[in-house]
Amino acid sequence: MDIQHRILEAAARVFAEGGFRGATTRRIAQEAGVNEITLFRHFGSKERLLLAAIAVVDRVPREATLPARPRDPRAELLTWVRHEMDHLLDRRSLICACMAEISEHPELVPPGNHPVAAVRALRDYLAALQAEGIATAPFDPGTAATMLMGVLFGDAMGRGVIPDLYDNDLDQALEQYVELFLRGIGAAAAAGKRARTRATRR
Amino acid sequence: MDIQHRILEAAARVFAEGGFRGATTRRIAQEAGVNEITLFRHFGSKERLLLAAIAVVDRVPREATLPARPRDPRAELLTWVRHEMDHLLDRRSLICACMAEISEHPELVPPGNHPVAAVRALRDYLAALQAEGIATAPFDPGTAATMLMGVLFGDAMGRGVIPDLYDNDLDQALEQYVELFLRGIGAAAAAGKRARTRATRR
DNA sequence: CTCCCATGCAAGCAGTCACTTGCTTGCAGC
DNA sequence: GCTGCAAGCAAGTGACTGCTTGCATGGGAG
Repeated sequence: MDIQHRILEAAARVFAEGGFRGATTRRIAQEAGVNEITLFRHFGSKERLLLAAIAVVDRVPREATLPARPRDPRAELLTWVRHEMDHLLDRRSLICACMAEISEHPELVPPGNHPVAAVRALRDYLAALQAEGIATAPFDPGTAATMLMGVLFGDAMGRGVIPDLYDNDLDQALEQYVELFLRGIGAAAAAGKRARTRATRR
Repeated sequence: MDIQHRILEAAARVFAEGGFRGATTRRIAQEAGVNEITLFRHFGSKERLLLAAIAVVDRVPREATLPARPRDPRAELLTWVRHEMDHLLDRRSLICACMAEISEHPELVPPGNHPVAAVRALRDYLAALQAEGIATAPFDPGTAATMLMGVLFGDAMGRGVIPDLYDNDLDQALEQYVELFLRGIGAAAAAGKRARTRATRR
């Protein structure tokens, strides 16, 4: 395996755990199974190394995209939501570290990072739902997009950290999020109720 | 002003900016206008100091509470949402720091912290809405509560950091969140439409 | 006035930080 | 065999870390 790539991966991992200050060059080198000096020969400084590492992790192949012309909003949103949730969950600690570090090291956070792009894509999709008359309730696509994304974000950050608040199954929660959201934008009926909505009352 | 309180406030501020590692005893002392040694005389160690500081900031007088028996869901939820949003916004960096630090210093985060309590209160309120037949759509109160709280959380964390994603007015956004949420739980009609819902399409 | 207690100051402890220097090792291509 | 390059190793730089020691100072209580 490429030594440079191994270093970058280790750097991202260590940064996600400890932030900028916690990501010591010694730990990164140890994590990568590499001499500390090799880091500096490849990247010059700790800052440049972390910059490259985070950029690499953020640049991810996007798979599940929302279609330009909506057909089955419930199904399409659900698969998209599941995909975004996956992304958020396995980058949870990295995202936390970036958010905490953004005031002191704003250059570390990639400007057009993945979640931002996701909200934009969702906004366009919601606008299409509106334009095609599928979503009938009055709403602003941008606000609704940040809303749904916020739901996923909050769940991804909270679940696992505060388990007694999220005692439900993840996938069931996602289904309910989408269901409630569709009703909220007035697209529940048009979405084609392929499954009876099941609310798991405690 | 009490010197102890001044130290605690400074500690919380510095911790919010730089996390555990960034909150050096020298910086805290300087921020509090106090000799570094005074910190140790009062709190013994940096860890105990930060523990106390975060606990103090989290222990906040809660004002806007949700009524046990809902009357006007739209109005009640809106004032509650505004209050929680205020709380989240001016503790933004502290919350970020805590989330980033939770893996390495879990003892720093107060176990029954404010946002957690807020979700619980919201859940009870939503259950009451359901029990009284005001919210007619099928939904699980716990899931819906984490959903609405997640929306606020996401907005509070994102707005200001990614301004081009949140180009709308905060209060208008809150109104739309509540509106969409009420429709989602099937309580839009019963909520008494005191204001025409205005969707600001771009 | 005396005593006490909180605070400040100066200095220093051992440890860690990012980063550098000088030199050695291993390996690929010619 | 020679050259060149990537990587390792040992050692050290000055700066910063949490925390301690010894001593001075001030002001309120008795």
